[in-house]
Amino acid sequence: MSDALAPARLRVAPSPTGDPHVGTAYMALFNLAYARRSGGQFVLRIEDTDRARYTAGSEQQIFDTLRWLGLGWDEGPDCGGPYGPYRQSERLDVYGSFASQLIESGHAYYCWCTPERLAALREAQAASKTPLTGYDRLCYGKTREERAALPGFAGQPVVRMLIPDDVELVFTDLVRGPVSAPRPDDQVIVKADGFPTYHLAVVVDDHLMGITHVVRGEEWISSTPKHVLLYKWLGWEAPAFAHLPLLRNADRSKISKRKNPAARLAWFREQGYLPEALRNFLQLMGYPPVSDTEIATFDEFAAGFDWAKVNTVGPVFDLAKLNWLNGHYIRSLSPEELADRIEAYLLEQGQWPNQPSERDRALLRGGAALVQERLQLLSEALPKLAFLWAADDAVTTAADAQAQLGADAPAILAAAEAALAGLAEFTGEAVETALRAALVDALGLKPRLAFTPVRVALTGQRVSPPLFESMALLGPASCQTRLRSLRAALA
RNA sequence: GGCCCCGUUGUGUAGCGGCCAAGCACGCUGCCCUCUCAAGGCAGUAGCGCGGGUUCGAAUCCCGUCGGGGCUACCA
Repeated sequence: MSDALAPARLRVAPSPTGDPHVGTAYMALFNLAYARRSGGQFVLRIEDTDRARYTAGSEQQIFDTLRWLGLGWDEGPDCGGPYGPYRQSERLDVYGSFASQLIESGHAYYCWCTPERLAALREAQAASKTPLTGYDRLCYGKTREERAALPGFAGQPVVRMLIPDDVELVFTDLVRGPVSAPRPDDQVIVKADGFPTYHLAVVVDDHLMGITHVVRGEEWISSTPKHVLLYKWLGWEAPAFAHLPLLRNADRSKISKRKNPAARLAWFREQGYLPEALRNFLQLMGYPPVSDTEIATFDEFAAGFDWAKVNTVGPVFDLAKLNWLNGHYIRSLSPEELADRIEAYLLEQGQWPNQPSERDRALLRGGAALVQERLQLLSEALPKLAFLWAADDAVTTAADAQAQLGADAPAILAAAEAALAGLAEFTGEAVETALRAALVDALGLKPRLAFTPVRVALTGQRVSPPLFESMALLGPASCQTRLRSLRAALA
C-alpha cells in the first residue's frame, strides 16, 4: 500500500445554512483520507451563494465541529492559502467573468422568465405527463426587447446553460465505475441577484483551486453531466469524481435533522460522544473495517484508503454501534485523561463550576476511575456519581432500592457501622476487608445480600459504582452518617 | 410521473464463478465471573428480496420483476 500516488487536492465545501450536518463530516473524512493517502492537500471552502438560507454563525460552527472531530484542513477561509479567497461570496467577480465568457461563446443565454411562469410551466408539464420536462427555452435567441413583449417577463435576467442534444451523460466514477446520469435541463448558472448557482461556482472554484478529486454525496450524480459540460466549454480538464453513498435514517431516507437528531453534528458533542469514536464510526459507514475489531485510527484508515472499497449502498446510521465504540474509547483512556474529558464536557454543558473546589476535582477524578468501564457517554458520569456530592442528610432512597431492603437491614447497617468505626486507614481495600469480616464471615451472609443495605445507605440507589472504593472517596464521617441515617429511617 | 443510483442476518460489513451447508463487528438471548451495574470470557440467534436464465457449478454474471433511495429549484 505504499505505491506512489500523485499528490491530490481535495475539498469539502459545506454551506453555512444552519447547524453543520453529520454528512459534511462524513464527506470531509473521506476527502481528507485520500488527501493524506496521496500526500496532497485538503481544502475547506464555504459555499455561501444562497443568501436566503445563509445563517450567521453557521460558518464558525462548521469550523468548530470539523476541528472537534479532528478533520482539519490545509487551506480554508480562516487559515488562508494560495488559492483564496475560500468563501464563494468573496469570489463573485470571478464567476461573472466566466459566465460572460459562456454567453459570448454561445453556451449560455439570458432568461427573463419570472418564477411564476416557470412554476406554471412545470405544473403544466407534470399534468400532461410529458416525458420531456424542463425549461422550454422561450428566452433563447431573443433580445431583451423581444422577450419583454411576451408574458411572464422579469426585469432581472438569469443565465442558463444551453444543453446540447448530444450532451455526454456517462461519466466515470471512482466508486461506481461508469455511471449514466439523467439528461440535464437548461440549468441556471447565474441567479437574478448576480450570485452563481452551485453548478457554476463549484466548477470554477474546483478548477481554479486545483482540485483533482471531487468527492461528494450520491445526490450529485444527476448534476455531474452539467459540470462536465462546463469544464468542456471552459476548456478545462475535468477532475476525477467520486460519489459517496448517502447516510440514511432508520427508514432509509436521506439522513435529516427532522427525522434524526444525530444529523446535527453538534449533537454528538452535546451527548457526550468522543470525537475519536464518532470518527471511527464514520469510517465504518460504507467502508470495510480496517482491522478485525473495527477499531482503527484515522491514520490507519487513510493509509490503505481506496475508492474502490467504498460501498454504493447508503448505510443506515444506527447509534447502537457508535455507543459501543464510544464506550470502548472511554475505556481506553487513562483515568486521568477520562477525568479531564468529563470535566471539559461538563464545563461545556454548563454543568460544572468555573472554579471547582479541590474537593470537587478530587471526587471527579476518583469517581471517573470508578465509572470508567460503566460509561458509554461522558454525559453519564455525573448522574452515576451524583451521590458523592449529595449532602449526607439528603441521600434519598429510591423506591427500587428501598424494595431491596430486608428485615435484617438494620442489623447489617449496625454491624457495618461498628466494623468501620475502628479503621486505621479508610481505603477501599481496608473497607472491604472490614465489611467482609463483619458481615459475610461474622453474620454468615451472602456477599450480595450483605452489601446491598450498605450500598443503599451510601448511595440511595440499587445500582452504584464499586461500593468500597466509593466509600473510600466519601470518607469515614460521611459513611458513618449515611449508614446511621438509613438505619434510623428503618426503625 | 420521468430520469438515474442501489438491493448479503435487526444494523454496519466480508464475499468479486467453486475454499460459502455465507465470515466478522455491534445488537439481542443464555451461561460464566462477580458487592450491584458494567467490563471481560463462552455459547446461541438471525441474511444472499423474488423469478427466470448463462454455467459442470452463482451471493457472485445477464434479463425481468419487486423494493428502497436520489434528482427532477434563480437550494446546496
